[in-house]
Amino acid sequence: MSSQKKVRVRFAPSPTGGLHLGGVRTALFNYLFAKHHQGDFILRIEDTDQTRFVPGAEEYIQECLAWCGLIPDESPLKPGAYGPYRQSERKPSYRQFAEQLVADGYAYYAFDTAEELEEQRKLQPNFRYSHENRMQLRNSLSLSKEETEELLKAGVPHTIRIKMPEDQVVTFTDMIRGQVSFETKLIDDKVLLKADGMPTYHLAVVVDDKAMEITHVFRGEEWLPSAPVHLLLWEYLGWKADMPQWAHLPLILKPDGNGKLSKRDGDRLGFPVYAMNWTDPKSGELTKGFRELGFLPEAFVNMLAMLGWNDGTDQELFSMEELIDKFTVERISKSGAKFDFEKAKWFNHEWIKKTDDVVLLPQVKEVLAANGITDVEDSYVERVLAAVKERMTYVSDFWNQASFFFADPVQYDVDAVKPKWNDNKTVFFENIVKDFEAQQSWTAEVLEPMFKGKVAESGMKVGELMMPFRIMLVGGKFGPDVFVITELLGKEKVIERVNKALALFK
RNA sequence: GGCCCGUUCGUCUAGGGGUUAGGACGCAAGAUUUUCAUUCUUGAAACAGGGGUUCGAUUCCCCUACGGGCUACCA
Repeated sequence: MSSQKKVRVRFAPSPTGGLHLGGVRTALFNYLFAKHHQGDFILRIEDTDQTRFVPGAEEYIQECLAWCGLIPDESPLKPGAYGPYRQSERKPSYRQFAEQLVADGYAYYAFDTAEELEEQRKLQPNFRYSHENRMQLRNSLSLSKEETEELLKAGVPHTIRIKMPEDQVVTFTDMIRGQVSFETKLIDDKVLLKADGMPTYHLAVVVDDKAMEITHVFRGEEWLPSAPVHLLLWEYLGWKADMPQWAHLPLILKPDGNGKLSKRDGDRLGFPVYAMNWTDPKSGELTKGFRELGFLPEAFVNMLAMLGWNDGTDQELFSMEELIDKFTVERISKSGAKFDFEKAKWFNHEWIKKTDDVVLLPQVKEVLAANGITDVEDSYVERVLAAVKERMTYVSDFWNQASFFFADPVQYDVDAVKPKWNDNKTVFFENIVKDFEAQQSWTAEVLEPMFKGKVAESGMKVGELMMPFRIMLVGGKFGPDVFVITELLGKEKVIERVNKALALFK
């Protein structure tokens, strides 16, 4: 046990656009596992396919991770001893290993052009480049040694493909699924090195995971079918002893119907799929994110963690520290989970209630600023927040729940008051203004009995006057307790609003 | 089509050879709040089907069905 390696785990996103729920969750599970074992969490950028690389996406990914609190120990921004952390910058080493595989008889040069293969696929719908037909295709196995060298020397574009064995069974233990087996005869000869010299994912993961001394790999279930290729590569490269342990995470599915959750589903069903807003630099198209909608990162992370993991108890609210503390692979579920936006909203609501007003303050002030309110005291905002926070689902709800604390109502629900209005009410409110003016202490505890006492004196019922009073202060039938509002607004504002509204009602 | 993975309330899930199959979201009803929301209480709601194994399967095994993933010089 003393020879046990330090846990090193990586998240390897491809910078081809925004970071969706599945991506963040993969990062999260990697992070939780690493931190649970006091190991390293590494961010490696998987830009193997330069044609799909989107400018800005890498920076975006790092910002998303930072927002979620998933801080990498090593990354392009924070290099460690195993860099570089961008696949494109590691290009030279891939060819070397691919060539080594050819020399050792585990791979071969393939000179077939993309067009030729396209043609084959048209001819045979189930065409696979495999042991069944590789001798009929143009590669270093079917061609003579001399022919091959000739082509190579002439600089003819070529790929390097793995030579899958004809009759082997590859078996490995997935940390989540247990033993999984594949027959190599059913797997095609995957391209390892592309004609442009860049590796495919298959070669790149293996080479980089080895170079970066990765001990455990958490990735989406969509990678399970290619796991045997990776396993064979670890073996063929002579690194079998260093191979990481595998864990294939269940997928996050569409809430309706079936299939993997995609960016389109968010647009269609009206919820974000990305962690943060993402604007495609080519099309200028904006895809909304959870952050901008008003989600707390703690809620977002908590929600994602519960999609496919639980600690075996009824607890559902976890902080990052608790997640790290309690996370175990054994408790990751095997089946895919449909994403439920209603539950996501509930998590956010709970986290808003849970979070200290002081912590929420900066975000709340941002919401106010976005609505043109900048000149307010922190202490006042805090007191208002305390009054309305349990009514908020998103941080941005602060405005529609509390705008009347910062700006006079622009509209009054006159219809709710006018039909039942009479002179007695006018007199009551004219008098209450005077009483307010004379009022010394201004707290809800004092104001409520005072107001109700006056109502009793007038001979009317409390119910007749509460609603008009509320509408005078906030403009409509909503908001927290009337006397809490009265207290927070302050004497002057209350008198001003009552007078103003009275003119409208009588 | 082939291969691989999966299947407990509508959804996320707990459980596990004998249970009133538990919780949460959502839904419904009631209470509180002289508004709305919150909160509280209650309720409806599930072991895909068929074969085994067993005294006894929802739980273990097999088959089927269904769902999903992969089957690119994408990741």
